[in-house]
Amino acid sequence: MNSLVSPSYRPLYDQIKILITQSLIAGEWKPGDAIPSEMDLASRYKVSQGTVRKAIDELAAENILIRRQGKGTYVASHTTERSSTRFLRINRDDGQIEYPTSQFISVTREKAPEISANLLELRAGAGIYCIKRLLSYQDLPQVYDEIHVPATYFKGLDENMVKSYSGSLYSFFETRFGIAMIRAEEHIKAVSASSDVAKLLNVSEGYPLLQVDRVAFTYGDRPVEWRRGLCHTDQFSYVTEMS
Amino acid sequence: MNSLVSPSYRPLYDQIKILITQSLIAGEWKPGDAIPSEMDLASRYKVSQGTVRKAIDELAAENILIRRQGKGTYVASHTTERSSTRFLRINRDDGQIEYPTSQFISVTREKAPEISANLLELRAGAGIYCIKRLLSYQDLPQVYDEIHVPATYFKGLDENMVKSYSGSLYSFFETRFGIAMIRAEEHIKAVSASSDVAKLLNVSEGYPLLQVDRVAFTYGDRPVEWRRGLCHTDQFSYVTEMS
DNA sequence: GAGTGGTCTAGACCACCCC
DNA sequence: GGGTGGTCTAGACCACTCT
Repeated sequence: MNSLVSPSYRPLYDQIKILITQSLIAGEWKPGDAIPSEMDLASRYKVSQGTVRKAIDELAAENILIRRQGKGTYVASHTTERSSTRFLRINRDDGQIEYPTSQFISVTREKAPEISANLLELRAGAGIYCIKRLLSYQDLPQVYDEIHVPATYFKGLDENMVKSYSGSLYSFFETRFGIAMIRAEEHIKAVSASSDVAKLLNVSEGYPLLQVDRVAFTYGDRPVEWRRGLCHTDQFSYVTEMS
Repeated sequence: MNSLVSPSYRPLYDQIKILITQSLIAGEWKPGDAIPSEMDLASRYKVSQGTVRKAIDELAAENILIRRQGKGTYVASHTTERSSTRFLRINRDDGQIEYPTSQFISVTREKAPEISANLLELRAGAGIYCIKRLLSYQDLPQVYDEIHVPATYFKGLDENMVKSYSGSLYSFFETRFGIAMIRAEEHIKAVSASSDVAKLLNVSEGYPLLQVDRVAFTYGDRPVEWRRGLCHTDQFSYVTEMS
């Protein structure tokens, strides 16, 4: 996480973490793959198994790797059932678990507006793709999303690609562009529905909505997605835990 | 966390975790105290230092214990500078860091309404204390909180006690009632300001506010506080991270 | 210098998965 | 049965804090 600070002393397992992360960045092991066994990595890096173990433990705690006893250690993927909901914090109040369906409104190429350019660390006016979509639960639209990704990392993205893919957006990014989201920061506000969004979500203009701004990061803490979600929260809540 | 499931096999370090937690529940070590050294605990529990270490590692990851190299391991406390802001997720948009001041409106004894009784696992109509307060940043009120705690655990709580204490509410609970908050779950919605709250927050009636419902837990995952916060989020955001 | 937590190693054995 | 991760141990040494 703090690869910028350079402590006077860096433990071995931390260096191993960096080496593993570099292999992930380089695509040596892709999401869903098994990485080599602890023993293999130990001899590769010329350290003891315990040291590799500690490095993997930390990466597993960050949800970058997934350990499965008796099988091996895998690169986390949004393609799996368990992970597909990892970043979805909107839940029904009645406790029922339900997956939303998405309906894409448009996919366009744009110049990055200031807000997303800054957060994605792009120069002003850099090319982005803008995805607009609606998430519905039981055919009732509840979330309107506007998603910005740098054009350079998502060359060739278009409406047909997105629409023909079944699965979560992050699983799509992973499969088609090799970009795995591993972490995100969200800033949440309450806002009034604009007339456009009110129509899409079937509420009256000015209705209070949850505005969820997200920046998502891939390996090496590189920001690669900005999005703004507007959520109708009458029967849904944004759920989070802290300790 | 999952003390309810009983796996066929329970590792030693997990049993040590439970023993340590029991000492925390029993008050053998209080928030701010140093617990015995790893070596001492190892001989007390008749296990190796490495096993105690793993147990403490996990409790430290849950922010229940705090390790300080060269000094010892301490029980986490909301009384310290670092921890006082642990559960405060509202931040200024301009990035400036500022601590809110609180103004108490009332402290009353009530019968628990259904919503908090259920979440605090109390019988309907059980006694609670209800604290109403306003959080201000630079003298501008931004959050209105209504806080419910079971009367049985907070015997004798009254307005004067609360008002005369300087420090965060959780540090007050810790110091005066020996109850340490270690974890919380929040459910967030966007709502319209009622006329009462609108006056307190100096916004117009119907203005969109962030409604943050929280249940906080003490050792052993016992729920001991329910609160509802209503936040004016024009210049503030609720910030969270996920991975 | 003494005491604490932090790292690293090596080896034994256990639980789990799959062939 | 063989391979994987998971636990537990014992010991050496390092980094940090305080006296």
